[in-house]
Amino acid sequence: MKEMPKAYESQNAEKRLYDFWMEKGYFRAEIDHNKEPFTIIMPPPNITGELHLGHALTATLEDIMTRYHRMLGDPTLWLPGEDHAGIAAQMVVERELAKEGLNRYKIGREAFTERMWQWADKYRKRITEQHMRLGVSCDWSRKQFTLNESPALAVRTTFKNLYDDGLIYRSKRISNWCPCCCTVLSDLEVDHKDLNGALYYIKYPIKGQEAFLTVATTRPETMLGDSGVAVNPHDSRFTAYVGQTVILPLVDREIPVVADEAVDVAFGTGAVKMTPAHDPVDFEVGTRHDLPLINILNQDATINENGGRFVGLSREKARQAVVEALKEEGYLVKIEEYTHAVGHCQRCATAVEPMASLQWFVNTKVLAKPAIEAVTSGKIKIIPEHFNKVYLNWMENIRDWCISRQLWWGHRIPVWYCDDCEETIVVIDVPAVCPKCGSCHLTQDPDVLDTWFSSGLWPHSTLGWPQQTEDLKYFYPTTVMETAYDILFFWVARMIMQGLYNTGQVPFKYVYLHGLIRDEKGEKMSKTKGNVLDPLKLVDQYGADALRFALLSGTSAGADSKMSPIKLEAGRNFANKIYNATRFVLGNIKTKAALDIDDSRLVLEDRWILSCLNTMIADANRLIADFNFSEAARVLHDFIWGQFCDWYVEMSKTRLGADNSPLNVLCHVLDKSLRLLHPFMPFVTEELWQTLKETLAPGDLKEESIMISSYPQADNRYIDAVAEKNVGMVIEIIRSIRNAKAERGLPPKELVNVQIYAGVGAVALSAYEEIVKRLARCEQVCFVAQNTRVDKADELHIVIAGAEIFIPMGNLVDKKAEAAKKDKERTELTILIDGLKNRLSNEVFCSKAPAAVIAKEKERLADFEDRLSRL
RNA sequence: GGGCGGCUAGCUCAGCUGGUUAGAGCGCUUGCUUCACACGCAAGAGGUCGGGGGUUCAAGUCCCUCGCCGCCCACCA
Repeated sequence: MKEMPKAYESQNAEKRLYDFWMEKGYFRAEIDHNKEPFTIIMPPPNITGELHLGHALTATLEDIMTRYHRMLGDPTLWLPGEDHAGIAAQMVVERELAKEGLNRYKIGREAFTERMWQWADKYRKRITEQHMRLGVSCDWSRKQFTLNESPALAVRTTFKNLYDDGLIYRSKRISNWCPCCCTVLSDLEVDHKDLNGALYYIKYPIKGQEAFLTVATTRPETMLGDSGVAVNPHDSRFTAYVGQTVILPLVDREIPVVADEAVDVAFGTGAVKMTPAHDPVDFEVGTRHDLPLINILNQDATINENGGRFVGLSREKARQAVVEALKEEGYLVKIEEYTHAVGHCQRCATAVEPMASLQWFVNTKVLAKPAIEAVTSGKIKIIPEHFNKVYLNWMENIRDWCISRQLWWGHRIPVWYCDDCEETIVVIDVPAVCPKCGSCHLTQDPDVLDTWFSSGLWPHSTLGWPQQTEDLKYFYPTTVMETAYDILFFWVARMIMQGLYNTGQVPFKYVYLHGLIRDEKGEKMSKTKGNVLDPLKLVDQYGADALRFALLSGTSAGADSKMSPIKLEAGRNFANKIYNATRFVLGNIKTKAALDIDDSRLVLEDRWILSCLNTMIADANRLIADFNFSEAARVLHDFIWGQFCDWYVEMSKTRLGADNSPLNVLCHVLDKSLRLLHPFMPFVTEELWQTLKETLAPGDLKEESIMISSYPQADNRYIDAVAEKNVGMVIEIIRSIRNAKAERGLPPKELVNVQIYAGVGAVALSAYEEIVKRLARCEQVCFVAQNTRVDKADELHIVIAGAEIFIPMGNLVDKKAEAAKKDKERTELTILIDGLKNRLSNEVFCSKAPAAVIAKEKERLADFEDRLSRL
C-alpha cells in the first residue's frame, strides 16, 4: 500500500482527477436508443463576471443528479453553456469604456460589439475553468453560447414563426424607459420601491367660467404633457363638466374633460389629469377618447421642446420648477405627503420613466394557455410544489412582453424595413435588396432582443433546433431544469411558453428550484456590502468536496440558506473522516484482498453493518430520486461516521488483531459508501476508490473509475432485524459502562470488571466479551446466562432494554444516590407504562390503529415492564 | 391591495403521505497524546416543536385563528 498522509489533501488530488476524467471522456453523453436518457441543460451563467456561490450551488445540485444517473447507467447529458446577458453585459463593458473616457457612441456599433466579444471570450473561458474546479461532469463537447450560430438561428426562426402567427407585433404604447441605460425594459426588469413622495393638488381653470377642476398627481411635471382631464361617468360632482374644456396652467393648452370608468371616485379629487404619453392608464384612457400623445421627455429624461419654458431641465429640476411656477401663479392648492411605488431599473437602479414608444411585443396570452396546462396537468412538476401557485398566478395574469431593446449587444431583431414597400423578417442571410419588391432602400431594425428571448429557447436551441438533430430527437424533452427561484418568471416561464410553441412538447419534466445563498448572518451577498464569498477561494481553502457538502447542508428546495466557515469545516472534516477510514482499512490489508463477502462466514456485527448499509442505500436512493439531496447527504454522513466509523471499524479492530476476518466486509462497506457518496463528493471518493482498487485483488473493482461504476442498490437479503437488535444491545452495554465510569469520575484507563446478564441473548453475546473489553475498557467481561445475580453493596446495577450490567466499583458507589437515580428511572418508566396501558386498553385505539402500530406498542410495553421489574 | 414561505435545543437547520421517550451539525460542560483521524475520541447538559382553538384512538406533522419575521406579485393618479 502506498503511503497516505494523515489528513486528506484536496489540492493534491482535484486537478489530477479532473484531468483524468476529461482525458477518459466520461462526461460525454452517448445516445442509446434502448435506454431512457437523463438530461439537464445547465442554466447558462451570464458572461458578466466570475461565478458566485449561487452558481456553485447550481453546479453541485446538477452534478449530483448527473453523476447519480450516469452511475445508474442512464445515458446522461448535462449540457453547459453561457449567456451573452444583453443589458447586464453591455453595462459592464460600458463601465469599462467610461474608465477610458470613452462611450459606445464614440467608438461606434461595430467597435463596441468587438469589445463585447473580447469580454465574452475572456469570461466564457474563465467560467469554464471555474466550473471545472467545482468538479462538474458536464458534456463540454456540447457547450453552447447564446450568440452561437445555432441558437441564433433558433432565435430568428422563432421570431419569424411568432410574427407569421400574429403573436409578435410592433406597437406604440407605454413601456418602461430607463434614462440611464437608454432602453426600454420589460415589466419584469423593473423593481418597485415605495418612496416617500407627495400628492400635489393642482387647479385647472375651466374655459369660459370662474370655476376650476382640481386634480391630484404624484408627478406634477408630467402636466406639461397633459392632453385631457378624466372623471368617472357616474360621479355626479363632475357630470356638468364632461365635454367642457379646461385650460392647462403654465402651458395654456386647451384640453377636454372626458368621462372614463378607469377613474376611481374615491381617490384624490375624483378628477385625474391625463398624460397619455407618460402613464399607462392615461394611455388607455387617451386611446379611448382620442387624446393626443404629447411626449415631453428626451431619452435622458430631460424635458424636450414640448415642455415650453422648462425645456432642458432634468425631470427632478422640472418637478421643482413646475411646482414653483404653479404656486406662483396660484394654481397649487396643496401638497400632501404620500408614499407610492416607483419603478426602478433592475440593472442601474435609476427611476424608470413610463414613456410611449414604438416597440416589439410578444402576445403572451396565447402562449400562456398551454404553459398553464403543462403545469396543471402535471406534465411539468415544480419542486417545491408551492411554486405552482406562484407560477400559475403569474401566467394567468400575464401581460404582453416587450422584447425590443435599444442596445447593441444581443440578437439583432431580424426585421428589415423597406422604404418602398413593407417590413420583412429575414431568417437566414442578410438581404442586399428587399425580398418583396427588390428595392435597395432597406434598413434593419437597429434594436436587439431581450436576452430572455434567446434564453427561453435554451432547452431546445442548444440541442440543435430548428434542425431535427439526433440530439434533439433523443434528449428532448429534457428531464430536469434546476435553477434559482428568482428567475421563475424571467426564465422558466418563458422556456415553457417558447418550448411548447416551438416543439409542441414541454421543455422539461421537472423544475427544481433552489434558494438564494446568504451570508452567515442571513444577509444577501453583494459587492457593496463586501460579504461575497468567492467559491474558488473556498475550494482552495477547504476543497471542492467540502464546498459542495457545505452548500448542500441545511438546505431544502426553494429555501434560502446560509454559508459559513462552520459548514465548510464540517464538509472538510467529513472528507477527512472518510479518508482516514479508508487509510485504516487499507493499512490492515497485508496482501491483495478480496472484496467479495462470504455470507456463510459473517458474524453478528458483520450482519449488523450490512443491514444498516442496505437500509441506508434504500434511503439514499429514495431521497435522491425525490430531489431531497441534503437529506441524502445527511443519511450518508450519519451512516459512514456514526455507524461504520464509530462502531463497525472500532469493533473490527479486536478481530483484526486475531485474523483478517472482517477485511472483506470492511472493504465491501467502504466501496459501497464511496460510490454512494461519489455524486456528492466526487474528488475524495474517486481518489480513495482508486487506492482501494489498487489494493484489492485484480478484477474486484472492474471499472476504471468510480464515476462509471454502478450506483449501489439495496439488497434486502442483508436486512437483518435480529442483528440490529443484538448489536444495538451491545452498543447500549458499552455506552452504559463508559457512562458509569465517566459519571463517577473514573479515568477511562482504569479497568473494571463487568458481569452482564443479557436475557436470552446472553449466550450468543458471549462472543462480544473481547469487544466490550476493548471498547468499554474493561479488565474482565463476563456474560452470564441467567439472571442469578443480585447487586452487592459495592456494585453498580444498570438496567437497559433486555440486559442488566453489574460493575463492582468499591467505595465509588454512593448507595443513596444510586437509589435516587433508580427511583427517578422507575417514575419515568411508570409514566410511560401507564400511558401505553391506557392506549392499549382503549377499544377505539385497538379497533382503528393499524396492527403494526399496536404490535409495536405492545412490544414497548413489555420492554418497559421488564425493565421496571429488574430495577 | 393580493399571494407565498418561515417560526422546532444557545446558533444553523432536518423531521416524507399524522403512529417509538422529537433528531443532526456547531456551540457548551466533563474527560481523553486509545496502535485511521485533535479536520479526532468518549460521556453529558439542553426543547411545554410561535400563541390559542379544533379534527383524530393518536398532531411538530391536518384544519381554523392570531402574532411576529422574510419574500413575491400589483397601472389607483
